Order: sequence, then structure tokens, then C-alpha cells
Amino acid sequence: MADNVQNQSLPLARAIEAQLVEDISIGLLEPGRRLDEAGLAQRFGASRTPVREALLRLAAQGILVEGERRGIRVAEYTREELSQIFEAMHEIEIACARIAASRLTLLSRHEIEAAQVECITAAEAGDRTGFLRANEAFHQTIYRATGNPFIAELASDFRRRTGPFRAKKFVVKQDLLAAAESHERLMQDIFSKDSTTASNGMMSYMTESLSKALAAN
Amino acid sequence: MADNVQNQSLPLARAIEAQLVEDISIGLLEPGRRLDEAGLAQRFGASRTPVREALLRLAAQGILVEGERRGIRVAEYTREELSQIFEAMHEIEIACARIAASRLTLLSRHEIEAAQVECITAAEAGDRTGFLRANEAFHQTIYRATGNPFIAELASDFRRRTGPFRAKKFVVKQDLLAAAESHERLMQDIFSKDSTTASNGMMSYMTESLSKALAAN
DNA sequence: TAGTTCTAAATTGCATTCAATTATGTCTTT
DNA sequence: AAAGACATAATTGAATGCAATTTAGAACTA
Repeated sequence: MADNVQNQSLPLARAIEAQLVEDISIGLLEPGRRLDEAGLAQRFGASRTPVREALLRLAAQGILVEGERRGIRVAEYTREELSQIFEAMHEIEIACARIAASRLTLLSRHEIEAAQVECITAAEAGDRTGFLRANEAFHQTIYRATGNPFIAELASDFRRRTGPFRAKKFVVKQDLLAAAESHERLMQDIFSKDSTTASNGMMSYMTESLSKALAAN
Repeated sequence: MADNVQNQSLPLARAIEAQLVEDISIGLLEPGRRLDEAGLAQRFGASRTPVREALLRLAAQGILVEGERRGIRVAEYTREELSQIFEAMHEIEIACARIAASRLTLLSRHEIEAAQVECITAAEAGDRTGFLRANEAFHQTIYRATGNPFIAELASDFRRRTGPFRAKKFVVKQDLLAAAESHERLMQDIFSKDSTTASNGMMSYMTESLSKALAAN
């Protein structure tokens, strides 16, 4: 039975790509899982060609990796690699915070605050899925606040790649509330409009995030 | 007449991808140039399938961009965008220099020095192509010296994307020599093993690089 | 002559087919 | 029973074919 890929007249390949990203981010396709073209083609009710295209795009983004020998897999990382990838993300996030702080507009500020409200609401309700989505939006607003779409895209890419590993940090309601509180501190640092304060704030935020992610993986 | 894509038993699609990157970086395929699958297929003596795959990969890397309606083109940027993309690259390069300095090994140091010797040799010979290649290698060794393959990959990606624009800076022999001298200063800052010195050094290096690139584009 | 519409060519997205390489499983041989 | 070799199945890389959409051009009209 073919999955109903939401067809908003999107090219088939793009729709499949989006669905795979979704599947990976929610953990349905776990890291290390091998994806075969024929199987996916059947699942999506399409031929191998658009599936292949989707896999290629995802591989180019680092979400999938092409194995040494044969087959393409959902990226999985050793603890060493995980630490490295978080270090890279760390650098970018810090740059985002610093730039966003230095260019903060009233609009960006409102957007960040609004996103944080969503996070708190979801955290207090213990709504894990809702929180993950809101958390995502929160960080995206910070990226946009840099006013630099290239940096924002970069940060988003890392977020996609690390999604499955970060998600494991959030198990109980307490985890969500703790994350929301971290947001609060980070927000104030960015709103200070001081580059150093903002980058230091993001630095401690990311350090905390990394240690939690390493503990959970 | 089919180009002789250096066939080291590489998959055809990868060989085509590599050749296109080369063509773009040396300016043979200028920004904004539209690439059609059939034409490239004929040029490479292959079918459209591997060409398509190569284009897809390059598009995912941001080297090519898919137009709104039809056609895939070599990425071209407005001055505004160019400044933004250089800002992003700037951030990453600074992080690389800082990390490389803090983790510098004897081996990395030798590699960087050796690469710089190549740069000087090419610059003094007025060998533009040779210099571009050596310059590339010089920066790659710094990336590798971070010990973090993810950051190194990131930096490489930006280098590929900005290649055509940076290349325009190098017109006469004097440009090459000036760049080699900048390398010298940057190297010493990194070899100081002091994070702050290294990142400040890279910061001024990149600022200089950006202003030259903007002047040339 | 400028604008509009219709037709033909070009280009792309997807499907299908073919070929080649790698994995799997069985059968032998010791 | 273990190890190796061979045969067969699975999977990917590449080619070809086809349909649909977009662009370009020509012819026609105002």
C-alpha cells in the first residue's frame, strides 16, 4: 500500500525526500538503517528513479551516508563523531547567537518570544511531540534573526542531522521544562544585544546540550 | 566528442560531478550559466541519468541552484548575497583557525608549511592555475588540522561555492604574491597555538579576502 | 507594427529496461 | 564440520523511452 505523500503538486522526488526526512527525524527510520531503492519505491508507489533522487539529495545533505561497499544508510555516528558534529554545530550556533544579538530587530525579538511561549506551553503540558516542534521553531527564529540566510541554512542543516540524537534527550516532562528554562536564559543573553554575552550564553547552552545528548546516546 | 573524464573506475556520475566542479571553479562555467542535461550528456558521452545525478548532488551542495520554473544554473549571487555568503564562510574559517591552533600537531604544522611552499613557488613563477591549486591545498590542510572532519567538510563546501568569485581576485602576479604573504602571516598566527591570536589572524585575513572579492565582482 | 494565439520544439520528470557488481547460499572437498 | 568455490539472487548504476510541461516561434489579427 502506497503511503499518501502529501501531493501539493510537488515533484514526486521532493515529496519522497520530505517524507523521509520526517521519518528520520521522528525516529521511525533509526540511524544505521539501510534503505533500499526498490523497497522504498514500492512503499511510495513510485518507480526507483524519484526515490533515487531523494536518497541522493539526502546523502548530499549528510542525513544519509553511502556505505563503503553497497547500500545507503541513515547516518549514524560513533560517540567520537557525535562529539565532533556537535562541536561543529556548537560553533555555528554561537555565531548565530552573536550575529542575531548584534542585529536584533523588534520583529525578531517578538518572534523569538512567541516561539518560546509555544515551547513553555508544550513543556508544561508534557507534550513531547509538540515541544520538539516548538523547540525547532524557536531555534529557527534565532537563525532567521541573523539576517543571513546562508548561515541560517547551515544551522538548519546541522539541526536536521543531529535531530535524532538530540530528540533522545527528551524523555520525561522534566526534560522539557529544563530545556524551556535554558531557552529563557539564552533569550535574555541574545536580547542583551551584546555579542559577547550572547555568544557566551549560547556556548553554555550548547555545552549543556552536548553533554545531555552524549549521555542519551 | 566526449570529454575524457578521468576514469579511475569511479562511478560515471561521480566523475561527471568532479569534472563540473572543476569547470565551475576555473570559471569555464560562469555563474548564471544554465546547464541542460541533454547537452552535458552528449558532451560526456553518457546518458542523461548520471548527468542528472551529478547535477542533483551539486545542487544539494549549493554549487548549482534550481530555478523557479525550469532549468538548473551555476549559482550566482548578488553583491548582497555574496557579502552574506562570505560572512558565513568567515565565521567558519575563524573557527577552523582557532581550533587548529589549539590542537596543532607537528604533523599538521609540517603539512601547512609544505603547502605554503607550493603557494610561494607558484606565485613567484606567476603560475595562476598552479597557485589556485596550491592555495586550495593550503586551506585544506588548515581544515584538516582542526581534527574535526565535519568542520573541515563544511569549510570545504564553502570554498567550493565561493571558488569562482574568489578566483577573480587573482589577475596579475602581484595578486598571487600578496596572497602568499597573507598566508605567511596567517600561518604564524596559527602556529602561535593561541586561540585568540589565530582567530584574530584569520579574521583580518578573511576581511581582506572579502574586500578583494567584492571589488572583483 | 504590436499583440495575441496557436503550434512545434525543447526540456524535464518519471517509468522501464538492461547490465554489472556484490551478496547469499549451496555444494563440494578435505 | 569447516573452508573454499561456484552458482544464483539481490541491488545498484546506467541507458532508453515516454509523457507532460514549458519555451520559442510563426502566423494571424487588430
